Amino acid sequence: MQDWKRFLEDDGGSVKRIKKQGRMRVDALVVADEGHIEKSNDRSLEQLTNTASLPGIVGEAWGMADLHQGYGFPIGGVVATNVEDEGVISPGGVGFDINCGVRLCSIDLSFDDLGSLIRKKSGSGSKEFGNRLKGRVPSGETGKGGHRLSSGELDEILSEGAKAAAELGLGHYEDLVSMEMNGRLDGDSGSVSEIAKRRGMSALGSIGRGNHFLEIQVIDEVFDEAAAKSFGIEEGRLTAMVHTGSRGLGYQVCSEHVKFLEGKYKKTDGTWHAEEWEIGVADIQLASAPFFSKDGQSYFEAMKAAGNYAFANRSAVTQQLRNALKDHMGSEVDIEVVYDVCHNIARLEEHDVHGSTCSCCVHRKGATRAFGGDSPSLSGRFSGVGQPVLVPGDMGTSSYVLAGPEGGSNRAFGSSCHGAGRALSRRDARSKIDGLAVKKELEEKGTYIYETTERCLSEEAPDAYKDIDEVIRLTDEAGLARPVARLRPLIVIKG
DNA sequence: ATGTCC
Repeated sequence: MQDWKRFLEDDGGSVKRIKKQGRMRVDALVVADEGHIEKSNDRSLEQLTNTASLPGIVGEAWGMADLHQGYGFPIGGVVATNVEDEGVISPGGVGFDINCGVRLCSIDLSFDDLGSLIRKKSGSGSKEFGNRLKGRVPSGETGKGGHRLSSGELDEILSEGAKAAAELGLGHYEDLVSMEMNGRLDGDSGSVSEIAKRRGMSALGSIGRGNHFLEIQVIDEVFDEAAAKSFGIEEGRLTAMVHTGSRGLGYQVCSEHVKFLEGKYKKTDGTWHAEEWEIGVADIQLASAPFFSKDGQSYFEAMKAAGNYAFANRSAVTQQLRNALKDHMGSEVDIEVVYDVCHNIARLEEHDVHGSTCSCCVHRKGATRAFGGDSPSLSGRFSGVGQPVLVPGDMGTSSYVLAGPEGGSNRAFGSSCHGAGRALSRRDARSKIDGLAVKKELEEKGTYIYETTERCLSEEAPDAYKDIDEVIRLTDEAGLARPVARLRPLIVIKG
């Protein structure tokens, strides 16, 4: 089904438009160049046009420059619904890893200090920093090995997010102002099932697997000095980037609500229909509930609580990094949070849609918020600059810090891309790429990988991903966010 | 992405 190809037109810059047709209620817009769209060989664009038919959708269905196929909704998609006029919320529009996101920390060390991190220290019991760090931060498929929480502590984390982590000594209070929403979504632990809670009991402070990582990086190049200054970063400084989410707890929350909502839909005349709400969806994986319905609110509450767990998780990983670095260097090294963003989340936000204000449920699935500097949701320190947008790349290339618009909003409900996007499926990558050879090549270039399983070396190899520089160029050209700095990986902890 | 299937 490539019907959309007949309705494709240029929208200026790096934006392509798919005019609404069939059951689509709005157009779809995609950040991509000509070749990019022609080469699209997965279902992502068909999925994007499917989302354009969701009840209550407003503006346009957006595909970011790193768009690829996901569960029902494409990854790299932004879908906003008018919650006061039939707008729905959908777990598939958020994704299985609720509040998967990225935190960037600035380390009070420069590239010249790298030697003391790479070198093995002499003497018994000493080890290189990467091994020391890996020993403190569980990665891979285990849901254990993290901070063991009592059920009272877990409830606090689900309700209070990063602040609760700070109360447990797993974060600093002063970090909270440098996080989206100060590290807390208005959540409630009572909305999360016991099974989901059980999966969160000993996973706090773990990174997981797949594209998740903990990296020590160097700021390789600064493109926007004023923004970099406002974010507290400068060329040659070391940084740490944490890319992880809500682990098994969020996965459990998503699957429970997906399963429940999918059960409300029946297929009649080739379309999925929920009699209870008199609404239909183009694909069962888009199963949704009206935002203010009991079931819509039940998911939204649980999603926010799981999101709080993810904020606390990134805090706990940061704390272990602080501990490991102190152990290694023999004294405290200052590590400050630059910013912490969600890229799998649904948020209730006011947006201007074709000239009038609208209360929207904005689904960002593999998309990062990129608000303008004058947004009331941001602290004044980003005034005239725009919020930090953190875009992780693959383990061999680079990651980027972008900034949202200096003022006002961008066209995509204040959103930007979230990564490089896969070029090869995991299976193709395993069959085509020699993981150990990749590790050796990267080491020669000064990037040291500390992997849990050999398999991730091929699945996560640079060649398994699209070119991040190109994704950033397209995002910039579309006017969604502008480059501030490029970060090069030095020490990589992976699952 | 995920105790790669409750």
